[in-house]
Amino acid sequence: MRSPSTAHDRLIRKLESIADLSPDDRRALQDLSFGTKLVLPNQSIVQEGEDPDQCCLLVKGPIHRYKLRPNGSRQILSFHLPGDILDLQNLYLTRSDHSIGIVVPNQVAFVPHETLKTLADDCPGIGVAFWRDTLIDAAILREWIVNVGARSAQPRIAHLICELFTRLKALWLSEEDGFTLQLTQAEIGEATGLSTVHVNRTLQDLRRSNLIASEGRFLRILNWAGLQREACFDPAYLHLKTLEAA
Amino acid sequence: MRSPSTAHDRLIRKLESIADLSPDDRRALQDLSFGTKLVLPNQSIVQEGEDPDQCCLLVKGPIHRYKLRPNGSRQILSFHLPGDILDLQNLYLTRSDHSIGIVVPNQVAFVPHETLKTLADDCPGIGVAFWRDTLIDAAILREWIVNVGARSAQPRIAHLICELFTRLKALWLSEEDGFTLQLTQAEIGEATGLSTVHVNRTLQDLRRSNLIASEGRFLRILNWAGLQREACFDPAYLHLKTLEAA
DNA sequence: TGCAAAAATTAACAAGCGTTAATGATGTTG
DNA sequence: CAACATCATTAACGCTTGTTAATTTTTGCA
Repeated sequence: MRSPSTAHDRLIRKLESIADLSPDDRRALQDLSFGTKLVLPNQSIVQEGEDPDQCCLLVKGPIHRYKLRPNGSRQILSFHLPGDILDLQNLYLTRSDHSIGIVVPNQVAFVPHETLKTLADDCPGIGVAFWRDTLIDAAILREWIVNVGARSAQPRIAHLICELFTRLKALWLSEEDGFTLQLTQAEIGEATGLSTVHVNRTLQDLRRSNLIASEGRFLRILNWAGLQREACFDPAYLHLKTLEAA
Repeated sequence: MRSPSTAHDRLIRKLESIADLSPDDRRALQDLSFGTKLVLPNQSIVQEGEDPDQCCLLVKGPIHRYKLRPNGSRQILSFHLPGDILDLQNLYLTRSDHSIGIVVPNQVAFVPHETLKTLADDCPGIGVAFWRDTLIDAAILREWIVNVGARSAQPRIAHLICELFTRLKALWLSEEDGFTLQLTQAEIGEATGLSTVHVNRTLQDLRRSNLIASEGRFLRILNWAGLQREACFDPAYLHLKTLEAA
């Protein structure tokens, strides 16, 4: 499973992971013309794509959404992976209520709003895919609430790992038995609402249980069934097409 | 401030709280014809409105979305108030990943999907309002994540109160200095990820601090500025029109 | 009005997790 | 390759919150 190389491939792969595309839909997406731009850590995507008539499409590298609290702490709200459309919400909401964080060099593409709207109108399959994407975003947020609100440390971190692995796999961006986790333990803490120290303790527990293994940045999953059980992970909320048969 | 009496009024009030409606938009909404139905606690709205071609509109009484966990505990994900469209997501996602809870007798209306789509197409203001509603739903979920993930018990419960009061007020469904809280302490715990006992302790703290007072089901807000400060509540994420001036 | 059920409250105790701070490991840059 | 910064790890301690269970109060209903 090698990762797709072009921006178009990634967008198509993303949309196909959640909806059915007809050959016409795929062709229309392939014919879409846009320029890509490299964004470095600590740069702002919004500033880069300041043209308010353009949508921003994530091509390479994960980003996360977060809120900064008055006391200085951060809460990470979600992760976004290649193929995701980043600012659909800026289309209809004026003020942004959160920030976007970039940790590794990212590649983004900019597409005019009008182009996307025309695309959605002309290709019903694409329009449905956009709607599904938005609604799945919300479904992921709901599961995130369960994670930080109801699970104890070990299943909580296990669940985060399960979600990332499953989503990456659907995009063909993971290895068979693991993936490169682009997160420090401090960031895992900000995503799960746990302190850095406790994240460390908990990861060690997961390793001692032979559920996962760390090899540098690579996170190997030693016991996928066991990890899912520990996390109470049910991928249904991701509404992935590959899971619909199951 | 008395609550509006008809389903049409409530829907219009809801949409006007988040978007600008033209006189034509309002007329079109007034002319919308639909039947309403009473739903009692522990009944399922989805079963009631089993026609998959119809959308369900909440007319009276709050509902909440929740997930049931394998160990039997519940996590409440969000509250919905009169005027909200409940199953936009069933329009595009086949399987529901959560349940809807009804605690007090509700009144709901059913509108065919086609009608809503036509309405959105013919009246651009209404189409924008539907999109904004969906995106604001997600924004509320994000703030909910911050609440359960990052805030300690007292600000956490204070924040829930602030959100409900602000949203009810925007719909003209609150009193000037408080509102009827249709929640038991156990439910507040399920919404905030706290145990019932600790919810009780924390509510007493808030009362001792003279921020709120309980009078039966009525929750009186004694110090609105202080409560917001305690909760670190910034209503911007609700994207309410009434707040845009501020 | 009176009874039963649900909800709120209190107490005692346990434990999971946060905090602080120091040390070791890893990676990065000139 | 050395110096530095970032990140992972460990330890000690305490506090917030959970758990269990009993009691009181309120609510709802006959």
